[in-house]
Amino acid sequence: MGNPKQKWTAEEEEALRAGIAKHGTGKWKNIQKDPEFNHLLHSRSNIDLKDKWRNMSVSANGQGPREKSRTPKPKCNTDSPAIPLPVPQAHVPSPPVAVDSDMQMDDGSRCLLDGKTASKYNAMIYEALSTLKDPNGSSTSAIVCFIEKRHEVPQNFRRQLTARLRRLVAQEKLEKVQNCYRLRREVLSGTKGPIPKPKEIWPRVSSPFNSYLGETLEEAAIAAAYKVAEAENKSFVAAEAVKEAERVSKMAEETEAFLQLAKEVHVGKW
DNA sequence: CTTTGGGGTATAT
DNA sequence: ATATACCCCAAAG
Repeated sequence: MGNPKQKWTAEEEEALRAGIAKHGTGKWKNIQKDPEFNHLLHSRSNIDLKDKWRNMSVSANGQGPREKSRTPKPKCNTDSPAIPLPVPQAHVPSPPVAVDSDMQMDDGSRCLLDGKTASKYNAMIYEALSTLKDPNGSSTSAIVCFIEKRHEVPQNFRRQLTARLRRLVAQEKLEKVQNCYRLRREVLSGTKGPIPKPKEIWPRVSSPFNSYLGETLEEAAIAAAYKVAEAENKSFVAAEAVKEAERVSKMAEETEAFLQLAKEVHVGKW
């Protein structure tokens, strides 16, 4: 009934993010009241902000639309962990703290995803897209499918993936057409060729693990190479200080992804 | 009262 | 179907 449902506009999302960056996550009321954003968020309540944040960034915690613990849907149960639970490595080691003492990451990126996890997912996305070179891009389902075949993936992965995809698209790293995503090629060549250090980045991988890695390894390398190129590219931009730390964060994220990839390549598989 | 974390549902694609 | 907006509830501050 009186809810035609109005999608959040980019302006609003931006305001929300800016607000979060400014006040921190959770200060919804504060953000909403901030004269700086009030003109855009006047129609939204703190709850709306919270929900919106949950829906957008969060897409990291629910299976389908959102975890439906309800309706257990017994269906024979019998948990036969042929495909064990996700539990992708334990990030955030049990020992509290240790690293990342600065809790200042409310930049609208993770918060719910550890940088590690996010990076990993990004890496997977790149891997998938690099491998399924779909001229027209791959659909979310295809990507999920692909990734599920190689990595153990949490049930809620789809959600996280779409969130990542969105961000990547927003950053213009991916192109989205309809429901498909494809890598965005940046013709960085041409014109001046400062070429940011194309030195060897890989410690030469000579592991016997190439058994099943083979292509994957190459693809991963390619994806990682992109990552590096983009990261360096980004650092130039960052050097000019576009304005946000978001870029920097992103860069860090990508760099991490690259490092992670390198690690995987090097060790084969943890 | 605000924050926070969920559940539930409606609606848009 | 899936993603997203929005509502509602209850606990903890």
